[in-house]
Amino acid sequence: MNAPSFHPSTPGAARTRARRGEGELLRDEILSAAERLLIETGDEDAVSIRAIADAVGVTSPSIYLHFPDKETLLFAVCERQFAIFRDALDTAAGTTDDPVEALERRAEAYVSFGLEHPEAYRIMFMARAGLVEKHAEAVKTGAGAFADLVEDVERAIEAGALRDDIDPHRAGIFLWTGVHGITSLLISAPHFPWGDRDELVRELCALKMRALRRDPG
Amino acid sequence: MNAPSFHPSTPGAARTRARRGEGELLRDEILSAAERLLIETGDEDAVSIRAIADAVGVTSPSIYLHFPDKETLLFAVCERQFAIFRDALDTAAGTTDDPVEALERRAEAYVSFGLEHPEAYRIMFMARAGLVEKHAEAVKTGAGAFADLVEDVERAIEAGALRDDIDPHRAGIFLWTGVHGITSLLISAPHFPWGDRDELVRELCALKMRALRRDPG
DNA sequence: TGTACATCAGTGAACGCGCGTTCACTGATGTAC
DNA sequence: TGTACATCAGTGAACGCGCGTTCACTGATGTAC
Repeated sequence: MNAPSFHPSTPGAARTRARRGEGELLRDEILSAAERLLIETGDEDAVSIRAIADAVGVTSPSIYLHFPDKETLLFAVCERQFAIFRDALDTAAGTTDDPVEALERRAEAYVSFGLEHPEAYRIMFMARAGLVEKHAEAVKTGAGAFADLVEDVERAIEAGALRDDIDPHRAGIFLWTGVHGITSLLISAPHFPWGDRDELVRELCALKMRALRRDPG
Repeated sequence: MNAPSFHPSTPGAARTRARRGEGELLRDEILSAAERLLIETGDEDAVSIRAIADAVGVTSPSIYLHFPDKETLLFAVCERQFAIFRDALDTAAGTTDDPVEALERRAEAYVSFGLEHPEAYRIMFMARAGLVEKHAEAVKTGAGAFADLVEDVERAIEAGALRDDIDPHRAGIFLWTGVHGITSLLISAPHFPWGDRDELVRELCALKMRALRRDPG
């Protein structure tokens, strides 16, 4: 397995020890380094405590000054990603007043996030059952992002653009599983003949919306 | 991590050494044991060479009489699963003559397979990019299963049940990503409020078909 | 202003573990004469 | 029918590795007097 190598001999930058009372600074550096490693290696297993410490320019026991164990560290990374994720979707949805278009932009932003942060996405939505669910903060942000989506659905129903005989929660699930299906398969099976990705995503999202529209074109 | 323990002291059954010329028998036993471990532990990482050997009642170097390395072994398991998977879907689709109903049954069989073999499903469709793709046989069977689906779509279009302005390959992708989205999220986020699963799956599949129908109800 | 001291960020060495894999071997099985 | 021998399924012990984590420590920084 030819993971790109991170030579421990070249730590990020000869780190200078934090001043007294500023120990918390390292915490952020650790989180950023872990995030970066996750992205650069594209492999959760490559993100070991030692690799993170090396990337920061510190020895591995230092990590334990800030995190009780590895899992907690990884989920702190995950929480950050969830927050970025939710922001990205809300921002995209906020660029239009049309509720159906808002849903489509939300969907496209979802797929984009996944493709741009595949390893983060993998941890957030493709992890072993119960891994994320052990971490209340992450679950809360994720649930919040889903609630945002359902709200947009309700708005679209009220505006008369979507069928009103569909439960908004169910419709939310329909849309979520839809975009997740696209995103995760694009990540896991990049060699499948998808054709042009942007066009594919747009067409699939449009098809999906068609199923919910009051008056499908 | 409280993985169920498999005490090495209790090997499956005091295995008797194969007769001369029957060494190949062990190969099958290894594959079955690996499959079983995958299902019982629900954790790919728990399926080590040593664990497999213990489960068969043999020492770990014996594994190497039949497989050059671990990855090859796991993908032999995977190939078997792909074959079972494809069979299950074709069988389900074959229980009706109505082409749209065939698509729905295929979809439901897909989800069922995933929920019944979550770890196999994870390796087949949720693995790191390129892992499955390195193994030609597995890819071939997977592509075959997709081709079966596209064929059913074509049949449904010819029968006039689905819109004829949709590319069957695209429609296949639409359906695949749809069922994959449901399946993989049910696996990864079992605590999300899905409601009744069977009903959910049926409703989502129906919604999906609605987008493709010539005359959506 | 000078010094003894407590604090605290970070280190270096080591722990035990389970992993995939290798290697020299054993001993039962079938075969040739 | 008996025996020497080649074959081959499987073993036992060990390899080197990287992992998460612990522990006793060091040494710079700020503070009290």
